[in-house]
Amino acid sequence: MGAVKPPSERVQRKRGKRIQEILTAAAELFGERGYDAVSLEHVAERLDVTKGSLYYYFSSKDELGTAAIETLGDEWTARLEHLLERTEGTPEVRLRALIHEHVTVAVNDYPAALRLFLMPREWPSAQRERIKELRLRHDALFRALIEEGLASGEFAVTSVDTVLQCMHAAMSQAPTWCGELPPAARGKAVDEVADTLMALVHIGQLGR
Amino acid sequence: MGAVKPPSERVQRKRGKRIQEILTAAAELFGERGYDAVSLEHVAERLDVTKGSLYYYFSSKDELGTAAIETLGDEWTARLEHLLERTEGTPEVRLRALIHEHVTVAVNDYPAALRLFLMPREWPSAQRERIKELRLRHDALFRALIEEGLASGEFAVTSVDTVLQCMHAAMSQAPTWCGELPPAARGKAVDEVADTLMALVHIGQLGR
Amino acid sequence: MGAVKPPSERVQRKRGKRIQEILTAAAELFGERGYDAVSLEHVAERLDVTKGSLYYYFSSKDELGTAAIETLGDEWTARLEHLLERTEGTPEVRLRALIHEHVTVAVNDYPAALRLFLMPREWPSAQRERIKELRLRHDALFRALIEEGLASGEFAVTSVDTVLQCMHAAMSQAPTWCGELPPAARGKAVDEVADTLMALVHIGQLGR
Amino acid sequence: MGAVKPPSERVQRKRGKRIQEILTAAAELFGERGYDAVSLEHVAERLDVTKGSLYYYFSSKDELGTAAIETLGDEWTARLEHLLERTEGTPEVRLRALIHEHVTVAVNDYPAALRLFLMPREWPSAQRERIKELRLRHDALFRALIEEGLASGEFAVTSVDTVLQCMHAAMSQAPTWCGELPPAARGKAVDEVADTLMALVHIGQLGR
DNA sequence: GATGAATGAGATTTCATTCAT
DNA sequence: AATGAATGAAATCTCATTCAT
Repeated sequence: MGAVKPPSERVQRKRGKRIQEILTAAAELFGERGYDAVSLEHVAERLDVTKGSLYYYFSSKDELGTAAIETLGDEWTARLEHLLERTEGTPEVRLRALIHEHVTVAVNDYPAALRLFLMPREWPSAQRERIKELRLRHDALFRALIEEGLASGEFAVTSVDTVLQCMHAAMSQAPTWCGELPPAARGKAVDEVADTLMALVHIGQLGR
Repeated sequence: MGAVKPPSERVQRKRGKRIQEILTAAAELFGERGYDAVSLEHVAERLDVTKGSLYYYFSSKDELGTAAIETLGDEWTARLEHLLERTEGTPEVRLRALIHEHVTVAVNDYPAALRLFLMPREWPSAQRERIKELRLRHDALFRALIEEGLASGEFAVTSVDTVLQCMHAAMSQAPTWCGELPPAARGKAVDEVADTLMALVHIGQLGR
Repeated sequence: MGAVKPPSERVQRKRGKRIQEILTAAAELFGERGYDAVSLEHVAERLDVTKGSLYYYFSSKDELGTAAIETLGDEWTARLEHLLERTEGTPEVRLRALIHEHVTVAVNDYPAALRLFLMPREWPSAQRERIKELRLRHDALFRALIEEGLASGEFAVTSVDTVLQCMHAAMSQAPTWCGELPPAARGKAVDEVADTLMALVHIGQLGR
Repeated sequence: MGAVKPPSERVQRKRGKRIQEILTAAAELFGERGYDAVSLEHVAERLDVTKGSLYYYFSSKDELGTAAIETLGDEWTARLEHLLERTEGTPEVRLRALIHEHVTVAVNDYPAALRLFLMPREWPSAQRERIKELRLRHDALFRALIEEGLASGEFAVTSVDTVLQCMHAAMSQAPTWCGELPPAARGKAVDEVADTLMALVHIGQLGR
């Protein structure tokens, strides 16, 4: 009788891979043009499949959108966490590395996708919550470093929350303007952003 | 038949007022949800008018969008210019006032509309150019002050362009998070933003 | 400013008329082929308009479906009520007239629409309730007459509810088979149905 | 290569059993919601199988539909025929038993499937013919008994055809309302239906 | 035998736009 | 100036059907 056997591991893996492909394409497009401006036709076209296929994996555009954001956020945070694991040094050194990595990833690998996090209102309310969570997890990395630096007297700020918000806003916006520079100039631009933003944790301090 | 009478002044004024009402409503909505997510139906509804009426004043959604941005940008810049006219003091003082005013306006008066400027890619290409111009004019105010401060040795930065971009990004994003605070707490939040962002023009300097 | 003036009476009437046209066409089609088998394209085609226009009056297929049923039920019941007003006589006479009218209307005027009432499960749950209400109102007419006859000793039944159900089922199904007869034969068929169904209220009685 | 082995008997039986399972599930669903409202996905889900598997047994939805009806009709008629074989007595007694059995089966065993026969227009035309045939065979049982009763003077009707139609309609509709009663009350309800419908063959007769 | 994946046709729905009044 | 009505193109979504494995 129709006892469903659970799909084999190989099949599972393949399905997961396909889903990742879709999510990547979707996240790119959503990041490039915004959720509403991207039609499923666009997504399907980029993947060279038909619209219908997308519905085999996601039951609505909303769901695809949420999943795309989620994957993106997860991957992003994972990369930042990984960077911190292999970076030694003072909070100063590590925070700068974190900012630098964040902007690098944004500019080079997801040239436009970060904006997904910037416009929470654009999303149906179900997604908004999820986005906020991702944002929190992401912020936590920066927050921990900043607090470490504050504890050691290395940093000085007016308000940790405000610094986080400003940093996040600037980093997220970076690809918009760095993307317009010739590739050769981007490395320098990213460095400047990192240097500039580091000033936010040295408010009113003596020069270092 | 008789020559067409040019519309009386009174009629002209009335028309202008109506147009302003429409533009305000449109700018708010576009800012809240993004250009694509807003239908003319939404705009008409907020104005308690029918869709068709909008076409009496604007010949397309694009045009309405452009006009909304333009008006918003003009008014905004005018307010900032006006502030500078009545503010005396060092570049430090005046820049801080400028930032403070910018964020205040954003948070209090156009709680949602500022984001219009953040996402140039979301707009049809015709609008994109116009937005860039507005942005330039807006940036010019800040740039002049910063350069003044640099000339006098009061400020120090890694790169003026980078500072401008970071400042702009943070200020534009501010309403998103300040808007979630209880109104009583907003004043303090805006102050903190201003203080925090001022650090961007004191990079690596001795404490002030 | 955009104070909406309520639409003029003439406009209101026109709108109402248009809506009736749509509902009639829709009810016919739904009755002919079933709710699911009818696409809005079909409805639009029969009315010689585009799909989009239907959405000007009804915000979804569901809503159109519900409204179609409702109108149909209202009109139907009104005709039966009107018949009773102008018919004098014993419950026997009046009940027979009621049955006859019901079947006549079904066969001649709404050749297929009655089935809408027969398949409540085919409808989304929101509609099911509405259909039940209509059914109750409709049944009330028959029930009152039957109870009158029972009180006077003219009728005898095993169970009023059961009689109502059987009557309703048979009357609703009638168009399905009478519709296949040549038009000339239909009058006789309807008469036979009425005579046959009258037996249901004379259960176990002496001959009359 | 070797000649294709005809499938062993055991395999054949298994296949037959599987087909029966599918047909039962399909008939239930079609009866519950109507042919069009049921997707193969629904059918597959109820069987805990994938859509594709259904195509191993049936080459199209149409074919599945036809087969479902046919099986149902066959089984149904067989049960009625079997009942008649073991029931002795006057046409009165036997007809009542037949009605009672029909409604019992409908209410208890195929709570929803009977409506399949009520709405021939809903079906693709290929099926419609087949349905009519089944209906004829089914009617034949009732018709024979009625004519026997008429011949013996036990029954009196206005028109055999009309009586058959009314009976059939009422019996088919019965599960719709009896299904809503608490199970304990159903037995009585079925009895009442049988008693009530028997009146149809005693039109204008002296009480019995 | 059965499954997961994919397709393509068609259904529902949205929306910028036009137009007669 | 403004409205109600209508349109048509495009977007979201559904589903019977096919097929490689």
